[in-house]
Formats: sequence, C-alpha cells, structure tokens
Amino acid sequence: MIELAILGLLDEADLHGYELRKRLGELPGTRLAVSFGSLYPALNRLEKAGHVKAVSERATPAPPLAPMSGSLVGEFAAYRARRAAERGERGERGAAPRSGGRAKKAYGITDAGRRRLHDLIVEGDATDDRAFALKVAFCQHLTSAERLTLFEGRRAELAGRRRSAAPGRLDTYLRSVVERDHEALAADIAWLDRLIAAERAGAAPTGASVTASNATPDSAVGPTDTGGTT
Amino acid sequence: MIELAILGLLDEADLHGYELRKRLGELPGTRLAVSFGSLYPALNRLEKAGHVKAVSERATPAPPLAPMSGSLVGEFAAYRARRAAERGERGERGAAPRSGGRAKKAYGITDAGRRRLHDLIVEGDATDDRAFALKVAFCQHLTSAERLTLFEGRRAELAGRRRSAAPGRLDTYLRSVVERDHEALAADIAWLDRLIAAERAGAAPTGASVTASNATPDSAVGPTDTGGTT
DNA sequence: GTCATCATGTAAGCCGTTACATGATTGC
DNA sequence: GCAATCATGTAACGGCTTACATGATGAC
Repeated sequence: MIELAILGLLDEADLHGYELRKRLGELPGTRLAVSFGSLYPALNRLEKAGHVKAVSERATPAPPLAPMSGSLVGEFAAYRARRAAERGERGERGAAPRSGGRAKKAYGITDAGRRRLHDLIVEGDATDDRAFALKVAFCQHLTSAERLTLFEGRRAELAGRRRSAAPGRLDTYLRSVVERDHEALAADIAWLDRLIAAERAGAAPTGASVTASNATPDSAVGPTDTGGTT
Repeated sequence: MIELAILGLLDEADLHGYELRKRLGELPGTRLAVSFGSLYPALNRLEKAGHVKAVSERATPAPPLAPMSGSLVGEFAAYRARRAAERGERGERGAAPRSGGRAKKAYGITDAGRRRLHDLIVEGDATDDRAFALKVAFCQHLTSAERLTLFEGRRAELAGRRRSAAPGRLDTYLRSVVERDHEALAADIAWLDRLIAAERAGAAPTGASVTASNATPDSAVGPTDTGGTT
C-alpha cells in the first residue's frame, strides 16, 4: 500500500524521500502517515525493482530561478549520490561509510513503475478501505472502463457487508455502533453511486467539455476529465 | 486491540478460543477477523497476566463458583449435550473427554481482567477508528461520566481532522476522495453528538431518532459545549 | 557556534498474518 | 473407517513503528 502511495505521488512529480513523506501526510482524504523507517526501505525496494529511479534534483514545480548559488550544491550532491548508486551496491558501508553519499536523492517514476502503479490500482481486493481511497485518488491513469470496474467492485464489496445483521439482542452501545456502521456503509455506497454515475455520464459524450455549466458544488464529482485515453 | 475485544467478549460469557473467534468475526459494526495465530497467543498472554483464567465450560453469566474438582467432566458433558441440542434433537452420548488430552479450554474474565478492560477503554488515544468502535461497543462498564469523556475526546479528535484542507488545486478524483472523507467525518461527528446528547439525557441512544434538537449537521465544527465537567 | 530543520538511513520490536501440525468429535 | 468440523497450538514471515545514528544547511 505504501508503494501505491509512493508511485502515485511520484507520477505527479519527482520527489525525494523527505518531501514525499510530507506530501503523503498531507494527502487529503487518506489518513496515512508513513514513517521514514518504512518509506526509505520502500523506496529502495522500488528502485531495485526498477519502478523508480534516482533522478537529478529537480521537481516539477522547479522555477528557473538561477540556481547558481544554493541549489547547485544540491545538484552536485544528487549527482554524487547518483554516481555512487550507479557504480554498484549502494551501501558500501564499512571502513569508509557514506562520506560522500549523504545527499538528497530525488526519485522519479519509470515506465515500469507506471505499469506497476496501474496494476496496483486495478488488482488486489476491494476490501481494504485505506487502499481504496488511495486507488481512487490516483485513478486518473486508468481508462474510464477500468475506473468503472474499480468503483463497481468496491460497491459490491460494501453491499456485501450489509448482511451481517446478527441477532437483535444487542447491547445498547453495540447497537449504536452497528447503526453507525450501517450509516457509514450507506453513505459510502451513495458516494460510489455518484462516482459511477459521473463516470458513466462522462464517458459517453464525445466532446463535452463541461466547465461553465457545472458550477454547482453539490456533487462536485463532475468528470470534466474525459481525456483521450479511452 | 485484540485484548480489548477478547476481554469485552469474555465479560459477557465464558468462551473458548474457537467460539471467541467466531463471535469476534460476527461482532457487528467492527470489522475484525482475528486469526488463531494471534488469538491463542493473546489468550495465553492474558492468562499469564491474570486477566483471564481457564474455567469450567459454562457459557452465559454464571455464578463464579467454580467447582473445579470432579465435576469438570460433568460440565463438559453438559456442554456437549447443549451443543448437540442446539444442532437438533440428537441423542446424547456419554464418552468422557480425557483429562490428559487436547480439550476445550474455556476462559473467563477475572477481576483484574475487568479492570484491565476498563483501562483499555478509557486510556489510549482517540485516533484509532477500529479501536474506538470496540470501545463504544463495550462501554457499558463505564460510568456515564467516563463515557462522556470518551465520546468527547473522540469528537475532538475528529473535529481536529477537518482542518487539513491542503492546496486547492486537486485532481478530480482526489477531490472526490476528500469530499467523501469530509462527509464521513461529519457523519461520525453527528453520530457522536447523538451519543453525547443521549448520554447527557441519561437515555439510551436509540439511533437517529434520539435528537431533534441539535439538527444542524452543517458546520459541525461548532463545539457542542465541551466545557462542562472537565 | 549552536540550534532548528532538512535529509537519509539502520535496528529492534510490535502486532498481526498465513501456513503448518496436531488432535477430538461427529456424521455417514 | 473416513471426512468434515471443531479445537488448539507453533513457526515463519511481513509490514509498519519507534528509537537511534548520521550528516548537511541555514538562521541567528
């Protein structure tokens, strides 16, 4: 799941670990605060698998403000780190530990990483709530048909959870918990229905780039997307 | 968290591991399906800590008079008969279980266990969603004041989650996720407000029909006078 | 020159899982 | 007798956390 989040973020911009973690924590709608202890190993795994690669320190929102003074150092540091990584095993620890290796290491997603991201979104079970939120957050890479499959699979999962109305002889508070659960379930299903409806509506029209007429903040899931990736 | 669930269930009835797991999985409102690999070690830990103890097989709240001498066999026989009766009117067979072999080990909660259960409910952070559902499910053991503290602490935690409105330029789907999150948050806060109101009124929370007075779920940031009995 | 922040990692451990091993009871 | 279910456990492993160790950068 952490890999899904990493790949999803890196698909938007090259980032180094520290920044990645910040954005992960800020990612709204999904409560995930990964720690460095899991983030860095995950990045190394992903790099080893070829899904991400170390890139020069330059993220997407890089303004061309003369980097001669400060960020040049960063560039050089990243360069050194990259060279060290390319040369061979990354932890040449031992006698001369990391004397030249500690620097910002920005990562970028590779083509294989994008494929992996795609697979992580469409595969896997629909039972994991946290993971599903992440999947939706990054599902712009999918085709409309794939998105529909994703949404409907989740909807089926949630619908299946409803029939667990055990005996009626419940403690007062337990009954309240059950009710809350059912309400949350119903709300989630309604949300999915909105998503599905919007997806269906957005997939059909040909050149309908709805922008001005869609000023109602009601459902706000308006699929103004409809990229050419159908 | 698994200990909370175990103690909570054992406080209602003596159970052996297998049955415990079934009830755990059936416990509505809380999606927890513990595996044997964690359940049995947890039971052993609890027994070692003195929070539960092996008892004679007897389900529903029975007098804590544990015969413990020769009637253990009789208890097992009674249990088997009861089980057989549940399945259908079968004949009862007499073969007594070997006291040296693998037998059912029913556990019951101890006084220390009840104290532990109480602590597990009132202590701990209010950030764990799953754990909170369990806490509410078993909060009948608390005093009304403790329950209010529990509910209001959770409410504060949820209210604090709302201000994380990061950058406004969000992808369509991410925005949808954020909206879902906010809706769920608002619904949960409203639920807590109902619980709190019911608790203050001294009545049982029968769900949505409890309150007609605080029907303003809109900007639920508004503090519902938590300055009462601190 | 020292403190806060940025930045990258490793080590130990918790909490839970799946897979495996064992045995008793019951139905056919 | 044999299989299904009930019942209890152990072993190996996985993911993620905290705590620790290291170092660079910039502000004051």
